[in-house]
Amino acid sequence: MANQPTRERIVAEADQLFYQQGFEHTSFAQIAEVLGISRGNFYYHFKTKDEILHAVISHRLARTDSMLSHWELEGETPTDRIRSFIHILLTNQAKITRYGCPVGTLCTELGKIDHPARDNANELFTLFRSWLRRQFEQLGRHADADELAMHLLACSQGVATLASAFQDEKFIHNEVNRLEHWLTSITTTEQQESL
Amino acid sequence: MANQPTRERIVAEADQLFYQQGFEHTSFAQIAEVLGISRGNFYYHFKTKDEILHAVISHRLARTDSMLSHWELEGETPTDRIRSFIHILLTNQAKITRYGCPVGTLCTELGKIDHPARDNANELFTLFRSWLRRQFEQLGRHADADELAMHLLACSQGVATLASAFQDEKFIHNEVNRLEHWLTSITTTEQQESL
DNA sequence: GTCTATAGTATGATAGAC
DNA sequence: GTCTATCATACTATAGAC
Repeated sequence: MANQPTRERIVAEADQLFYQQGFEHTSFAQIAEVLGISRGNFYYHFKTKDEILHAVISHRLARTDSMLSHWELEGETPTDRIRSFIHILLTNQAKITRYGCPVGTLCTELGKIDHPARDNANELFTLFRSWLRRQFEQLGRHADADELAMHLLACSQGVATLASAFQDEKFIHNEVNRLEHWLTSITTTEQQESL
Repeated sequence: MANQPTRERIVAEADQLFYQQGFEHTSFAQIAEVLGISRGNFYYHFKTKDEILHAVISHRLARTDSMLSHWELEGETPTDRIRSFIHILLTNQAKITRYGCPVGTLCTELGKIDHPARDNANELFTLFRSWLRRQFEQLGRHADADELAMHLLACSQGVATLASAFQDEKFIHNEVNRLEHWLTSITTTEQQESL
């Protein structure tokens, strides 16, 4: 990262700190200190704090987009692909236990302070939502694909929130098992409506 | 509220503002302005901002405790009582859609800034968790009562987070229906394990 | 108990030298 | 592109008059 252009180093570091500490709690001074640059230099690359936030969100949107494309290529069936989504809870369990979900916590914070970038951040949710909806449609659940997508999103959000509050990684595993079982029951024709 | 002692008016107003805007984003000046008292007067009642936070959390703990006791008295069966919990999503749907869950958003914020009152706030979650666990035990689910309690807590958290992000009250209704159906499937002996 | 006045610090942001 | 000032503002918190 040391060889990257300063602008990208700022975005990368801000991305991390906004996740770990929240947007408002993270100051220019702190980002500058971590990167070893002066506060003044900062304003050459970004004129306001909101500009950095915007860059961070764009960065996350691009990363999420490519991750979803990757899952799309890798998973053979819609069920496999939805399972990829469920498994980020396991892949990122350590970070989630410490800091919660990067999408959910950012959207919640920006919503509370009524920040202009709120809608921008919500696009992250929409990206997952649309992708999941498409997978459920491919499973033949045309009528309730969006509802299923929202349900799965909500479950993973709740898991992240509680895992973080109780610092409990085992809870994540329990809930992932539940979700996988639920996914199987969705695929199977009988008892389709069991939650 | 105008006739209440100043200290209690401060706690009540801080409670609201911490919920609507977050703890860090809410300043003494703002609370004082809303109440029509001076900033100086403030420090007669509370020496630090953290003291107010502590008072607010205590206030919420007491209120939650009495709400749970009320549900305990009112609900005839454990299923009825668990349904009372699920229905706060409907009772508070307007506020939840605007500001999310008061418990979840506070715990998330305090966790991110590593605030000393974090554990204190988490007690709010524990209150619900223990109460729900007891209800599931009374349903005969001794082996997995705590797991069921955590699952239900997580679901409601996720619903609050997404309802707030997407400003979608209808989504709350969908998820409440799901949860009620799930609760019924828990009570019924067959298909107990369907999520 | 309530007020005014003020200290001290941190923040976001700017100006200008190099 | 990066730096060293510096500004203006907002905040938590204190001191002391009434």
